Amino acid sequence: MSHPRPDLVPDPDLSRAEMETLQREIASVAVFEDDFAFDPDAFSNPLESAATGTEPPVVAGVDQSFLTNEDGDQDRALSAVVAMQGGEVIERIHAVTPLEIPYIPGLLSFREGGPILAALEALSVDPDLFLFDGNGRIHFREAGIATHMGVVRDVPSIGVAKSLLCGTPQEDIDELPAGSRVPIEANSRVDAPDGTRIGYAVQTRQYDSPNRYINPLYVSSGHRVGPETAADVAHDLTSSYKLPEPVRLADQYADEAKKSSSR
DNA sequence: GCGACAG
DNA sequence: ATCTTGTCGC
Repeated sequence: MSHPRPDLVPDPDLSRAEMETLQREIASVAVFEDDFAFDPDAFSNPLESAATGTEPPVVAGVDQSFLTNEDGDQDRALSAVVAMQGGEVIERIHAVTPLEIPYIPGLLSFREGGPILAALEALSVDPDLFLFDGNGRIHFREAGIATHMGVVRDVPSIGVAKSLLCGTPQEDIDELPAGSRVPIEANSRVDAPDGTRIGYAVQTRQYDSPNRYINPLYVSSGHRVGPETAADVAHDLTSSYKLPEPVRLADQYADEAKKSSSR
């Protein structure tokens, strides 16, 4: 695996203005519509493709955790990748790299992109699709971490965020039933014409009857995956938890790897 | 100046 | 992201 666009790799040493300029370039290169060869419906029926003798597509979830030094300061980022095929985990890998910059809303990929790309280099299989923790097109400059990573590797990617960064839900997103979705449109804070559909609030899970509610996920196109397909896939990859399995397992693995690496 | 702000 | 037990509700 390599970087088709090494010139777009997130460089933490860039000035804030340069980072934003790079993001606009990434957004112009990104493809926010379906452009892949695998069958996206294979995720809802992991066994079906096996029955037809077809190789199920490989999906990888990516998530990060952070390590602290002796003084208690976060000085390293750990990126974990969990690759799955036909509903089974086929590979797990992680990488640790020093942290260069603090978290700044809108510039997440410049903080976590390094460890992610390092981990992807260490992966032996090459996934047909990536799911990242964070946004894709739901971003001020339409270039969230899922879009940035997807474009640098030129691989289909989807952003899965747990809270809304920007954009406007087209309907009330409280108390949504499981399986439902609400379009997220660009607002004045997004570098896209107002009303542009930049993603979906996806309710993958919901409590049965209580007076408590689970918040939806915010799913958006990273690269080469349209918003509808992104929402479909995020939903299809979900089983018993709110997060799609690849991301949930990467989240869990990132935590385990952090604990075992500090011992 | 005010408000908003993924992980 | 991270610090963290108990606790509310099915």
